[in-house]
Amino acid sequence: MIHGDEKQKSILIAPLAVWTDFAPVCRWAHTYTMVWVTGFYTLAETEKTIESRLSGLEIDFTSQAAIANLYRAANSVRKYFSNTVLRSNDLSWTGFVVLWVVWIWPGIEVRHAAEEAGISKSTLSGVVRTMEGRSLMRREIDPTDRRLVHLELTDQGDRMMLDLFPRFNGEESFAVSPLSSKGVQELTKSLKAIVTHLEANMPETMGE
Amino acid sequence: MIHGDEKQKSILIAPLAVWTDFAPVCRWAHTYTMVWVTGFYTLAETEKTIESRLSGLEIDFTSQAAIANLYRAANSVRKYFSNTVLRSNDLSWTGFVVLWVVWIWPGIEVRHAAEEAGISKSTLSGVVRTMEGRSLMRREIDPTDRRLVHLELTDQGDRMMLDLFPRFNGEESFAVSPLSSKGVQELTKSLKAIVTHLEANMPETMGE
DNA sequence: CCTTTTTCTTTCGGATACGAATCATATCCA
DNA sequence: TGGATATGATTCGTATCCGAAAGAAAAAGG
Repeated sequence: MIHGDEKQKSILIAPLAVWTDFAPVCRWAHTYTMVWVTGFYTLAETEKTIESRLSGLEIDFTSQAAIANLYRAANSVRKYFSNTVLRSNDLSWTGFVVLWVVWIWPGIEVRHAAEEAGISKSTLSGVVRTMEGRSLMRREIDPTDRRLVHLELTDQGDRMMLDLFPRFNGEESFAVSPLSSKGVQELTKSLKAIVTHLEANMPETMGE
Repeated sequence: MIHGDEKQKSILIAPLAVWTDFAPVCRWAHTYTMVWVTGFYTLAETEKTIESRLSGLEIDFTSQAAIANLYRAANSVRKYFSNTVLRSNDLSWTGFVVLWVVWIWPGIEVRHAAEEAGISKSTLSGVVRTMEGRSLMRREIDPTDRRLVHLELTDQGDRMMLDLFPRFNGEESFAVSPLSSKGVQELTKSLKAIVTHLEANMPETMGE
């Protein structure tokens, strides 16, 4: 075996969770560099290699760790929900979100549903097609303005959400359970601040 | 026009950011319900409709808001970065993350790179194919164990990262700029707690 | 040795995902 | 009225994305 510490689960992930714990990085990099890239680098030389990439660049490690963990956390949440409550109903995260939006706002128009679900209209179009195929959702053309399309759940979709949603919410509680009640509220507040900030500065494209 | 407040941007999104600000929900739901679903519901009746879906279910709104905003924030971040720094190099978020991982750990093996990037091995396989096509990355079969594949950046990929990464990091600083330094660290800590918690309880599948 | 098992990567099928182009409808205004 | 303009939804092309199956190579155990 090439890597002696194979069994140790990686601590890092994505751009830069790594920098919050420097030692493992060096160990990995050392391993790879030594056995593969050149075959004979020492640890000191390896560190020099990393530094030649980042050290001269004045990196903001704090912000980097925050963004990396934000993305990683969202990923974990999606995976966790996909592998628990959603799997039992063969739903993707996005599929569930779309169902949820339509459940809460029966008759919602396509572009609003896309906005609420946080996906593009073209993506929604595909998801709705899938949901229609499973008899969970229905399209209805507006009789007054025939450009508009309203979305509704079928009775089957409605029944499913009634069963699924409480379980979904239970997992939401579970997901944030390592945090205090105060901590959860603080987290929400910080996340909203980031969303507001970025959406206000989003370049053209998604104006509505 | 059906919706008088068409111009007002929706505040909500995804499962439940909505419940942190109840009024707009009612306005929307009222609008939809009134003009479409039945045609003549009053506001009071509309509220009853919503309650018939959720009120009896004992929902944990606090956790719900946190998870909804977490996912939404990650979405905003990905979109923002895709539309700014990454667009200039025609890279997707995932593509960038993969390049970054390989940049930091030259010669990293496929399964480790997937783990670090937070994507499945099959996804990585496709991304690497794309990157190879653009001459940014290279596959190398391990001469000792021919099952293993090592990844490396080409000179061109290396040059690109050297230019791109500082700009990427600059946007990371910008993204969290509405938060205090202390706030950013608290956020990171909370996110890591969620990740650790969920990964420890992730059902089978991704044990690796 | 040589079958069985394990390990690692890729391929495959189907669903997301987005921007650009397209199609359908509605509004504007001369 | 009727062409130009605007607005909505869908389709199209391409790139992710994943789990399951397939493929390739190494290790294990007689």
